[in-house]
Amino acid sequence: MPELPEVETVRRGLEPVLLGRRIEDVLVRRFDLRMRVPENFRSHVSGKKITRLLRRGKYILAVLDDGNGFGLHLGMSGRVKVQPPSTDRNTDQNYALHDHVVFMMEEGSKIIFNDPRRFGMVFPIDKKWEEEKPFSRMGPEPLEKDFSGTKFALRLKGKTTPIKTTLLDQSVVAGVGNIYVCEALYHAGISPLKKAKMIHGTRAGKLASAVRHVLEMAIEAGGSTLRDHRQTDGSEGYFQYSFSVYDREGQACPSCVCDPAITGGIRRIVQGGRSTFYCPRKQK
DNA sequence: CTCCTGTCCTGCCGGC
DNA sequence: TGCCGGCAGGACAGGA
Repeated sequence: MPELPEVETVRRGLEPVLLGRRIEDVLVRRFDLRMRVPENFRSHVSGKKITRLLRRGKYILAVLDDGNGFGLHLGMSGRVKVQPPSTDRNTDQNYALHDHVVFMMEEGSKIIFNDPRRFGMVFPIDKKWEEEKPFSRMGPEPLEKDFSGTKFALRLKGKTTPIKTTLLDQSVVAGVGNIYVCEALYHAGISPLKKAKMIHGTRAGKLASAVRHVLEMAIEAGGSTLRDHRQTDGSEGYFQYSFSVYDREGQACPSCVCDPAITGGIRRIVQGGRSTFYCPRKQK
């Protein structure tokens, strides 16, 4: 579920409870997440203070006062819950099903990573994290000032794959997933079936701003809650009420003058095994 | 190298 | 009501 806006929403919710705070201890209740939590994770973070809390693509990163840190990925169904200080002991009955990793903060609050499908990850990073594994290959941050149409077009150059699947590639742009790629293509008026290399010049600029705009609006709304996404206080995001095309098969798109009973409205197709929603009349 | 398919795991929803 | 298939926001490995 969680794409850039959901991850950013969670990161912002964690700032007040994590930033500048010390981690007293970590309880790993399940090690077998998407990537196995290493046995030494506890000693890697315990007793350290969090000096920076960042987001890169769909990852949340905490930098610790020794220069190392840890990363968090929510996978498809991950949530992060913030539990205020309490006298509860760390017994199983005080945890919910799928509460896999618990960060116990010095002042008593608990940060709980919960993930039913276990597609998420909690992993250690070191000082050179930017040069390593997923981050070294990751594309530009779409919300950075320098994310321009020209730089974007350069990444699309030569790609024969449809623009929809290309945008899901994290080495092209970081953080965009299945919902927001559909929404951004709609706002840019570009068909998801168009070959990526055909998007250049003005259209690349339009697509870059559409991606940025959709993500910014979604962050403002606290993300989209379809099933699992929650803000750290447990409340839902509400950008799903602003979807133009995603999950709206058969309905009219917002500015359409057509009658969906005749035209069929928003269409759902499958690309790369995943649903794509678009308006064939507004996206060419 | 690029591109495509299958797979990891659980929960939920719709159809029969 | 209950069971079963299909589908879900992601990302990687492996093969063509």
